[in-house]
Amino acid sequence: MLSTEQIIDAMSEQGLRITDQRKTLARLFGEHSGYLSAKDVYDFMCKKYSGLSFDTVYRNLRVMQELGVLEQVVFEDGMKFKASCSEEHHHHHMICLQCQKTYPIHFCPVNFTDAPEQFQVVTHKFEVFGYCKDCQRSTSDVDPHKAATKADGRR
Amino acid sequence: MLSTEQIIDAMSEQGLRITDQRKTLARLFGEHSGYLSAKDVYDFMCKKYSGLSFDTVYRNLRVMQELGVLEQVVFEDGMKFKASCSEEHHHHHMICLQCQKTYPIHFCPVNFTDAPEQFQVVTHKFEVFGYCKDCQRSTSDVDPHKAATKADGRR
DNA sequence: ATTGTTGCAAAGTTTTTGCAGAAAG
DNA sequence: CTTTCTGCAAAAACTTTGCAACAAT
Repeated sequence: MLSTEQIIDAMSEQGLRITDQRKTLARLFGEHSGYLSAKDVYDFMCKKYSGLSFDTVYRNLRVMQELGVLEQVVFEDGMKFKASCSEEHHHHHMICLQCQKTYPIHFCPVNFTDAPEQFQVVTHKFEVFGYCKDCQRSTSDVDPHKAATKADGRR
Repeated sequence: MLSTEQIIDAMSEQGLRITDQRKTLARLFGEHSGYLSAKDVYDFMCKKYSGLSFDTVYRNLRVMQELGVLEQVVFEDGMKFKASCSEEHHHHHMICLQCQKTYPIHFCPVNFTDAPEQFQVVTHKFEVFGYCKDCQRSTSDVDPHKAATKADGRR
């Protein structure tokens, strides 16, 4: 995963201005390996910058995503961000439902999958969700869709 | 995939009233195997029901999803719906980027994946995107993220 | 008749845009 | 000093809710 310095350097190289706010953003993502929603980021940043506006957070997240230092992933409960993986080879992720940290999976299922009826494969998504060793739960507590399905909690 | 009749029967059994609008919805999903956004559904329904309101479409989609006749999936460009699969055993999907139709994959990668560091697996997602035999494209036309990434088309 | 469904209006979310002042390089 | 960034305000896009009229059973 990209470090704080790598994030700042990449932004700087692209001609982006390194504001204090962006340094803090870089540090947040450089030191926190889990996924964060725009709101998570906003809440965190607000502690340091009282007059912070939501739209600046959005703009910076988008800029950083377009620049490639952040990865943007859509989950059932919304868009989330984390620092880009620095691993250069193709891999997938195990994602902790509790802390949102990711662990690499180097096995890729796409070649094991026999495409039916001349299906022309373009891309694929493979993600495993669960609890990492720091967030273990007893089986009885586990709701398979707790963090994965938006519709839950309603009804 | 559930047929129009199966959808209507399931709704009827649950005590839902079978209105003309819901019959049309059932037919739409029973006959169309691809994913549809709420807006797609609304646009389709508007052709037949001029005074249709968006919220009724939303309500019906949610009711049908909660009832289990529709599957709701979050894509990068938003929530989409299709009739539930009638296959009872676990499977994944190949999804056409053009017509959004799905084809079953019976191979499941989750057991091939060695969970690192005592990761307690709860659920997983595996989807293959590409073009089905009816929507073949020459390789040069293919943009791997065209339909899979919201951020594209911007910049 | 009873109970669920619809359209309307309105509000809640999340994300985006224009603009003028402020700050980085 | 030039160009980019920020906060503000406002809007756009998407989704949900309350309510009274209406329709299915």
